[in-house]
Amino acid sequence: MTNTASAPHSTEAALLDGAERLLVEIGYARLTTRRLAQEAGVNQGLVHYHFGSMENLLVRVLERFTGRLIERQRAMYAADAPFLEKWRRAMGFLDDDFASGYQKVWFELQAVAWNRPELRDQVAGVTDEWRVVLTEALQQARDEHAIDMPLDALVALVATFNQGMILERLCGIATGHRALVDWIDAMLAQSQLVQSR
Amino acid sequence: MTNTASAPHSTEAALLDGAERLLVEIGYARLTTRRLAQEAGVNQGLVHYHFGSMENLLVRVLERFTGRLIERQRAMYAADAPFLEKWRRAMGFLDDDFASGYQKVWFELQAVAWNRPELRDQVAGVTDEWRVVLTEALQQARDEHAIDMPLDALVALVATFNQGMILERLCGIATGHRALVDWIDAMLAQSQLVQSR
DNA sequence: GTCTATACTTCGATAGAC
DNA sequence: GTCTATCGAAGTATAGAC
Repeated sequence: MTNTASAPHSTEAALLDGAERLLVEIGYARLTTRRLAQEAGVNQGLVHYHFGSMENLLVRVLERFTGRLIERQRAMYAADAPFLEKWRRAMGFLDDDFASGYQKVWFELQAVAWNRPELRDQVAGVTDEWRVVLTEALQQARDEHAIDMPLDALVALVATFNQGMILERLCGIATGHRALVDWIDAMLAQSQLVQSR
Repeated sequence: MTNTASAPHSTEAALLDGAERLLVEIGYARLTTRRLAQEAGVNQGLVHYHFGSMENLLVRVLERFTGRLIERQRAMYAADAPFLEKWRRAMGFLDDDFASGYQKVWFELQAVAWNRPELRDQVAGVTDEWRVVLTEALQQARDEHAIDMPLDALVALVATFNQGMILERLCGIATGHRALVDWIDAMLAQSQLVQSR
């Protein structure tokens, strides 16, 4: 806060970035102050100077990350385009970008939250925010494709099977994923024709 | 192996049981040999005597647990009954038994596996076995309820949304879960009537 | 804000008596 | 197979010079 001269985000950001990389590489269980300092290229003592404790650092990582997460999801579904188009973009992304570790960070943070009540609430909050975004998108889909299903159930279905697919992929499983996505895609494309306009 | 006189499962089982309880209570990251020994009511040195290392102990926990997991899933879907009946039993179970921590153990073990290639393969193997069980059950469902969807896609959908629901519940989220399950249940019940016989 | 040095704790793992 | 005692490594966190 009294940060005057230094670069835009210098040390704190370097540590948060390093933490995310380490979450991807080794998981939260082996994330230590020493290793983090080395990864970020800063001194070990600075971790405590800036964050007080590892516990607190993880909270900050979660806060920063979830901000981006919502931002990204919102951007992905915000465009004024047919739902089918958004869907295809979102699913294409799921294949390519996966290696970036984006999802790994999120799941590691969730795993941390399973055992920390304070963090659980935050994760729950983010999931709710995501549901809001998803609800909007799926409302559109329901209209455009005449999907016969209560909106809340549809949202729950998409939210959960999406998470489930990511989870499986973290252990290298993708059995049937393509078949599923393709089937949904075909169904959407067809129902759009039927609906016509 | 040279276990001659001692009780049926004595120390090793006590440690494996204790490990599962601790996975539920505190998560794998804080599972230490000392704490485990205390939880199991045995001496700290015995952990290494019986398992060599914590790493190895986790492997054993995974092996024993996944054996039970498959057993349980198989039993749940094995009965010669209408799919709708199995479905309702399986979903009723999902509500009640959740507190037992059964799912928490499984997810903690998966989180461990995310960062250990050896364990990843084992988890992937178990997931595949589960898919076999699920495929059989859903083949029946497809017939009885005239579900218009490729079997592999259907299996992937059920497998992933199931996992996704559990994942969300680990952070206390259950938004839309009931609506989803109820909708599927109603759809199954209705399609059975339509199909009649 | 950053560095070095260090205090203190806890970890995994082993040795050796029983 | 079980216990006590302990080693060495690694962890968090702090104190104090710069």
